[in-house]
Amino acid sequence: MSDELLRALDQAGVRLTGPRREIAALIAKRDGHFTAADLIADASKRRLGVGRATIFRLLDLLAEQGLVERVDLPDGRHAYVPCEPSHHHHLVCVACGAIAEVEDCGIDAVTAEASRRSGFTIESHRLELFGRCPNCRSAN
Amino acid sequence: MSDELLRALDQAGVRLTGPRREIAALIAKRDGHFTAADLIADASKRRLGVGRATIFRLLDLLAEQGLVERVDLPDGRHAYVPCEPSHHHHLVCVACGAIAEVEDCGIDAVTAEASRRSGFTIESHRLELFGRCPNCRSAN
DNA sequence: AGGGGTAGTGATACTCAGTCTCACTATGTG
DNA sequence: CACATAGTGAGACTGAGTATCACTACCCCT
Repeated sequence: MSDELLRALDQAGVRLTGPRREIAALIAKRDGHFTAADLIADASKRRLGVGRATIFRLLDLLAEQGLVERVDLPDGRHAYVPCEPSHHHHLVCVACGAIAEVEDCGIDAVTAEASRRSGFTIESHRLELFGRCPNCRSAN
Repeated sequence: MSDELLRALDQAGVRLTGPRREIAALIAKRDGHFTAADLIADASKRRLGVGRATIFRLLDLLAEQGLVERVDLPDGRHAYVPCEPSHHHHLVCVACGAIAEVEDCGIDAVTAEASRRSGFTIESHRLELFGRCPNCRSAN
């Protein structure tokens, strides 16, 4: 499960070090979104000797490769989501934190319309959807 | 120009204090997005004796009333945008920081489609568009 | 108009995420 | 296997935002 991350890192031409393997394993073990603080807590709980800085550095690296994406939660906190490197958007379950990815589904029409109305040239966008996953919906 | 903000605060049932008037004036004077730090700098530059905490408190209050909205810039920083309380989205010029608002323009179809595919119930969403405003586009 | 309950305030200390620095370590290439 | 150098951990630092608390001034009530 963490193999994917490691393979991608290898291809990106960076070294496959011990700490990186361990952090990748921690990420793979989580499902849904997580914060940098979560990983730091995990790491210290297991007495892996990895430093805070290393975790932030790896997250940056993964984000650069598109293997992980930063999401801004509605409360303003920053979280990360492991994901495919293709363009897509995230659905975040506000109850349990589960994540689903949706491929581009008609957003281009929206950006084109916005561009037409405003005169802006649109270079990028960010769409985040918040709601309840099927489990949490039925549980409630 | 800051009258609007003040009127809305009055209606929200909070006191119209001196510091609030001054901060509202600072916000009205800015165009485009600004950060809390910008306001703090403005305030100290003019020797208004308003404290940092008061500025954050007012921004929270305005955000609650929908008079100002938090935007997450692509670089992860937080900014605020003065805006109408109705639902809409923002276009942010990455060159000069100008802001345009666009009313809902077909995004509902996108969320409906995402919901159908994922099984999530969608409660809210956030769409931010980044690009270049007409001025910056032609200047470049 | 004036008094008083209370929302609001400024100063300051604090927390917490994220960055920077630097001496040290370990990777993988040659 | 040696070595250049990417990567690392510790800890200092920064900057955004929050908490606390004694004090102030708004505005409601009469």
